[in-house]
Parts: sequence; structure tokens; C-alpha cells
Amino acid sequence: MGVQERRAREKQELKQEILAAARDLFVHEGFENVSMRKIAEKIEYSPTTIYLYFQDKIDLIDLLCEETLLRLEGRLIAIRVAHPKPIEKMIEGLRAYIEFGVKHPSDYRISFMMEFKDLVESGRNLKCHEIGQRVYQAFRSDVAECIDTGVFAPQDLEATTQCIWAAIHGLVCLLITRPHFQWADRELLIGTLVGSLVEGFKVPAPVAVS
Amino acid sequence: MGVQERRAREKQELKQEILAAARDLFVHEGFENVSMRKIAEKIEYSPTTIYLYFQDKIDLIDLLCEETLLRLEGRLIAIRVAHPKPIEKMIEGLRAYIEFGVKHPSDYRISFMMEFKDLVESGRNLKCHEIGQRVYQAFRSDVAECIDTGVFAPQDLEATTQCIWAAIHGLVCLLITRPHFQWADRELLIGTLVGSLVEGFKVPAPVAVS
DNA sequence: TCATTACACTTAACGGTGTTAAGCAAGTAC
DNA sequence: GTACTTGCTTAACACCGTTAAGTGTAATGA
Repeated sequence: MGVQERRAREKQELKQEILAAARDLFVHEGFENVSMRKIAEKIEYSPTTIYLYFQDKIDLIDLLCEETLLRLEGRLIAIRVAHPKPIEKMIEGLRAYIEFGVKHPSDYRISFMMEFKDLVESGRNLKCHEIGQRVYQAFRSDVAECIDTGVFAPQDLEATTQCIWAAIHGLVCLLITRPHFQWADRELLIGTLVGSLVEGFKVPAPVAVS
Repeated sequence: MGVQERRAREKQELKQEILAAARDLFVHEGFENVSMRKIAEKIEYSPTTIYLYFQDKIDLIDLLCEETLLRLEGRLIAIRVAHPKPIEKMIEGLRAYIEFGVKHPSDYRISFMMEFKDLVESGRNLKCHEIGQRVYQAFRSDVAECIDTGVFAPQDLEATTQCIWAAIHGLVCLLITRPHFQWADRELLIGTLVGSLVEGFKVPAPVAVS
């Protein structure tokens, strides 16, 4: 009896259709302007149908976030393969991260700019958290490689990794939330940030203390 | 006839009371969980009363944003006075910015992490925009001073200013939105970022291009 | 002193949000 | 052919920002 199989397949298809509609709306209507009702309207089902496929809005967004992180991870893995030299791997990885964020602002917002405080504190475990950790660990390995091969001066691995991530995240954030600011030429901006970051960590631990 | 004066004064007092209540709620309940109705409840007036004092929620938030930026500006001006040496002025200014954001996450969210795209495009002019520009220009002067005095290598002023701002903004953002991440020691983190940033701009234009 | 006017504020409502409970109609199973 | 399962919908709840209309009180002018 292939009935159950067909049903399961159809259920999975509609679930994917909902996710696709949601992502499309996020991209075209903006993060704040997407409601469950609008998603439902787009797929031509009643709003409550979505709740047969997702626990709630957070659950839906979580899956979108997971998809996004998987795409970013794939992009970064490709760069690691293409650039064996640690310094190039680092520079191209940072560039790719920034360009990913700028190119997919809605996806980036969902994955990196949403407030997670309440969610984490509610004890809920998100699918995207796991893969987010994986992407971070991989990046930390890249930083470690730079330190180990002498490209970077010996410094606290965790702090260094987090500083670099924070810096490039900051640029993506501002480019997304302040698109009308008097930004310098984008290529110059990205090049300057990545270049200075790498340069700043070449010299030994210049921790600025008061 | 001091009636009008008294009335004007009372109106101003209630306006300030509303602002204070709003800020208090933002701080204690979190940015997303504050509604006009809750603000009204806190000051023990009906929700619609707020609309006699503010155009809408954006208007209210705009004034809060302005207040916040004025406080930050004051903080940074004090540091400029206390540290005449360009390099110290830069380092302490960056530290102060980060610490301001970490210490007042709700205020920082309102001023620097809110989506402004739709607002700017609607042609509305916000009070906080003007002073935000002023704070940016002052910071750019600090960067220019570092370049002019040879602390930083000669580089594009605008790009350099924006990169440094983006980097410290990124750290504040992540510390706010991801408080449960496995952060390195906060002092080490801040010191590392500020130190590496300054170090990275000492060497001549290391713009990383693909 | 009394009618009028101005003002501060409220009540009621609109259209929107995320979400849940109950119901309906068609397909499957015996 | 009847009972049960499944997929979806309708109706509703409590919230949101916001507006229009109404209310009562205080100030004003005769």
C-alpha cells in the first residue's frame, strides 16, 4: 500500500512549498512585513494550515535559518577547497561571508540579526543552532591555522575568532539596516575591512587595555 | 495669565513621563515586548492619550533615540577632552562606544539596530538622524587626526572610519543578540578588537582584493 | 453669574497580528 | 455500507497600532 508513502510525500512537498513561499515573501516584502496570513494567502491555503506543518512561526523561521546556514556553509567549504593557503583562505572566506550577507539580506537577518535571547532562555532548542555552531567551529579552525602557521601572531584563539566574526558581521549589519548611509565604495569598504583585520592580527597581541 | 504657561509646562511634563515610561519598559521588558498600550498602562492613561503627545510610535522611539545619541555623544566628548593624544583618544573612544552599547542594550538597539530602510524611503525626517550624523562626523575627525598625525597609515578616510565603526558595532550587536554564546572574557574580547583594529590601520593600505 | 469655548482625555472601533479549538468533508479500511 | 482517519477550514481569542467621535472639566467673556 503506497498510500501512506504518497501522503507522506505530499505532506513533505507542501511543507517545502510553505518554506519557499515564506522565504520569497521575506525577500520581497521585507522581514517585518511577513505574517502567517500572508504566507497562507500566497500558497492559497487557510492560515491555520501552516500550523499543521510547523509548530509556530519560530519553527518555520528556524528551518529557513537552517537552510541559509547550510548554503553559507557550502559556500565557505568551497572556498577552503579552492584556497589551501591559510592567509588566502582567511581573506576569501571573510569576503565571501560579507558578500553572502549583502546578497541575501533577508536570509542574513533571519540567521544572524534576530533576537535569540528569549528563545534560548525558554529552553527551546533550535535546529539552526547546531549548524550555526558547526560553521563557527570551522571558521575557528581557519583562524587556528593562521595562528599555527605564523600568519597571525600567537593570541587567544577564541577571542581572535570572535573579534573577526564580530567585525565582518558589523559591516553586513550596517549595510543592511542603513542602506541610505553615505557608504564608501562597497568594494573598497569590504577590502579595507578584511585587509585591516588580517593585518591587525599579524602583529603580536596588541590588546588595548585602559 | 500664567494659565497657558502652566498648561504648556504640564504637557511637557507628561510628555517626558511617557518617554521615561517607554524607556523603562524597553529596558526591563525588552524591545519587542513594548506596546503603546503597555506604555499607557504604566503611566495610567488610556492608550490614545499618547497620540496627543506623539505622532505615532516611530515619533516616540525617535525621541528616545535622540536622547540616547546625546548621551553617547556626551560620553565621547568627555573622552576627547580627557585624552588629547590621538591614539589614546581613538582607543578610549572605541572602548567607550562598545561599553555604552553593552551597558544600555535597549537604547543601543533603538539607536543602531532598528531597520531604517522603510522610514528613510518614506521621506520622513527623524530627529535622531541629525545628531547621529554629528556623532559620526566627530568620530571621522578622530580618525582623520590619527591619519594626519601618522598614527594610522594614509588611507581613504571615509572607508577607514566606516570599517572601524562597523567592527565595533558588530561586537556590540552580537553581544546583545547572542548573550548565550560561548564568548571569550569580555574585557579580553573588547581589548583584542580595539587593539587589533588600531594595529590594522597603522600599516599602509592593506586593501584585500580578490 | 452664566453661557460659551477650549482643552485633556476616554470609549469604541477598524484592520491587522499569532495562535487555538472545533467542525466539516473526503478518502481509507473493514 | 459503515466507521475511522486525514487534511483542511471556519470561528474565535487576545493582542497590536491607530483613528474618530464623544465626554467632562476648566478657562473665558458678557
